[in-house]
Amino acid sequence: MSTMAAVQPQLLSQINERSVLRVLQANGPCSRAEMTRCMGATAPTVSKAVASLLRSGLLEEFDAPESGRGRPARRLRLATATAQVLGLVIDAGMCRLVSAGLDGRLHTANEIWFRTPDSYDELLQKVCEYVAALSDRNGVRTLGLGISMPGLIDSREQKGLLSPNLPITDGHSPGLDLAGRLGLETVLVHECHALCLAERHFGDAAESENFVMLEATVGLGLGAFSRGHMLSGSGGFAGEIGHLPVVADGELCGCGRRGCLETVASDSSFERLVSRRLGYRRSIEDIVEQSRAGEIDVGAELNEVLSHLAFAVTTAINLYNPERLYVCSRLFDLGDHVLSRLIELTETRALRPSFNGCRIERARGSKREGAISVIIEHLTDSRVRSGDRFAKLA
Amino acid sequence: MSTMAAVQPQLLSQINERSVLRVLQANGPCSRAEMTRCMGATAPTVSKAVASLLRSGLLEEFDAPESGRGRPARRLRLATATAQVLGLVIDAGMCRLVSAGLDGRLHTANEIWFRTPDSYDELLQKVCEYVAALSDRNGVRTLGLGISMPGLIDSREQKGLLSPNLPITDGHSPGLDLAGRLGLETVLVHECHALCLAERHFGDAAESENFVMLEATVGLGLGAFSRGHMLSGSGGFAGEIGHLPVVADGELCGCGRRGCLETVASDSSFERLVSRRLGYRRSIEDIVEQSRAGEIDVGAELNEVLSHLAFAVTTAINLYNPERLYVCSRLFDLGDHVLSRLIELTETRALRPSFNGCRIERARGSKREGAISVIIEHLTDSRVRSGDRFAKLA
DNA sequence: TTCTTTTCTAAAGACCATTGACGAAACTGG
DNA sequence: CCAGTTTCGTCAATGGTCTTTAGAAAAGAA
Repeated sequence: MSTMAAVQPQLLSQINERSVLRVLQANGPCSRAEMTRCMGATAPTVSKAVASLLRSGLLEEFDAPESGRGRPARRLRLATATAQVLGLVIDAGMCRLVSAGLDGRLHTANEIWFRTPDSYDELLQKVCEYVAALSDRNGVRTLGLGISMPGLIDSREQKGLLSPNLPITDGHSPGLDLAGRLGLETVLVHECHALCLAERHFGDAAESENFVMLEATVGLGLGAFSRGHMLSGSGGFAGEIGHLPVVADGELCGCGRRGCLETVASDSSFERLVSRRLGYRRSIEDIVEQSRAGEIDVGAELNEVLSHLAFAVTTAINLYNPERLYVCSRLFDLGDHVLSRLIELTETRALRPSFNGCRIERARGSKREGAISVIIEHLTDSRVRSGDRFAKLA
Repeated sequence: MSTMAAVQPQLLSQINERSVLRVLQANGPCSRAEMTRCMGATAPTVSKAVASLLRSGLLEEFDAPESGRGRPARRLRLATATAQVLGLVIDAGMCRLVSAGLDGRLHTANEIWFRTPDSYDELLQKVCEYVAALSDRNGVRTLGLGISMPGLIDSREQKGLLSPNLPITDGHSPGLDLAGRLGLETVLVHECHALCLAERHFGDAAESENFVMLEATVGLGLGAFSRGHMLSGSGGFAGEIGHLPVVADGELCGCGRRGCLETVASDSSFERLVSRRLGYRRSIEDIVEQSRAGEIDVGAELNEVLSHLAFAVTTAINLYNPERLYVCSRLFDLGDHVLSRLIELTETRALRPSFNGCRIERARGSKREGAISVIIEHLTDSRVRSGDRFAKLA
């Protein structure tokens, strides 16, 4: 018999604490009284929840001389002076580690870049070293570490499965390993899911409960947010749109198959197409620069990639029916017409009501912000132990 | 300022009541003591929750002479002798109305079939008439009505938007209209979503929290269940896989575009292909019969449809990463090899880890069961007012 | 100075779940 | 046949949570 978490009265306190955090995340700093009006709960309830959060260090009080009429409010905010979280972005080539306040604001001055080591052990060691460096600020507690990683990630075991561009993590669980070594709450997610959460925290997706992030950079992946949760699927592989087979006998993909969507609808594919025509290898940055300077014309290649990308967007819109869809790609650096062209192409493909209900925009978040968002989201939500689980078979 | 539902102590009672219902749905009838063991809550808590549910008529006690050792348990079950729900399936051609106990078991003897009327008003009238007939059993309360309908459905306004085969409902809200006329709790859902829920209630998907139903009959649609909820998207159009554009200049689709996936990967498309070759129109039933009798060979057409269907299955697996995927199609009536062939074709297309984590099976549920499941699900979940909503912007 | 307004805390009442104890009903065994 | 045992369900008491109501603190306005 699978036991069910017994519903205990303290569940209410937990929910209230989470509500306080959510309000602060959504609206920024405020006083207890504003919180009361905003949350619907009564003042004493808010005070208790706030007190508990202050004790655990997630909140802090600060003085903001405000010219009100009556007794001045003591304002509250997500801990920034007394606590921090860390975000780690593992990528092919470079890794980045950054700290941030619990409000998600990055301490960009503290950002550490380092070359991705050649072995997994070395990676762990480097990260531990840098984490120690960033954690060593007196009076500041480090509460957790969020990790963004490319490739396939088994979210249940927090394990990297397959990452053509970053093979050193295959079969390893950097989340668990680092949690063990560092003694920190650690969460590992796919970089698309991280980007998606970044958009929620930092972009204006905050209001939208239903949105999708489509990342078309090196590969092509997707993160979907629905009803207040990331859609992960049973193993954490949800959103792997990049490996839909769309071109018969197409290019070889990192997954071992041919003709995957990401071989024709990504920045890499654009790079490859242009490089092939020009006869030598160029980076997307170079291409953008030369194109903007009018030195080369990449219209044909752009059209080809955009048309496949529009299929990806269409798939996302038809299958997830989001309110907003963010696209992350360097192609937009080519000019504003790229996004409008993509929207035009999508309009002719997508199901009309779904298309009409969806705003397509360029993504604003970064992976660093995503990694930070992930751990903040985790810390916030883990305050509610088991709001929504139920018994299974006896 | 958008107000938030204040968290009140009675939320706990509501959660416990829902838990009781869930346990009964998952495990079948049991006594209070078994429930106590199964739920994790204590005996008095269970007793109170059960008492409340008995009062509201969702549960009933029954005597089952059981040879235990001590005091015999009074066993509980979801009300079947004292309450019922109704399920309405609106379809092109025929409609069906059936009653069922709250355990979901259909009263097949009471099933009513009727020709789909030619006007919306007539439809409403007929349904009211038949509902009255089915509700007129003394001692039995009718608690709700679930409706399954094809086409595009705006779940927020419970409105039918576009249904090529059933235009009379376009722009109308049969859910709201019938709720008003009948005074019943009413829920309207897309037939795919209904089928998906049917699989959860009646099939062995009960254990799986993450599964997808792919319906490839007249059209091609999909319902996804994730984390205990149907995935609906912002407008309720999630899962419209059938209108992905896959064939350039293909057949005209009901949505007005050409080359939609459902024009090549559905029972209808198979019918059309075979009919076209044979030179006259045949129904899928006829084709199946003649093929099984060895009178015609439909291997070529089957291969073509299956290959497109495999793309649909691949899309579902890659994007939703379900534990199970159910396919609903008449093609399987052609023989057992059809499913295995579909699985083979999918294996060469889908992302390997996602494919390995997913069992592909033939759907067992029916739309009637789906309509019933929908209303039961609604009645169960509506016992918890607002477990998981939080404040937005002030 | 005195009143008003606003903020935050404290005390009292209502609700819920848990613990522990008790009666009820059936079977076991002398 | 009757006491003992086992299991089931309910009752009363306790602790925790939220809400309502009342009160103290702080600053501006008259």
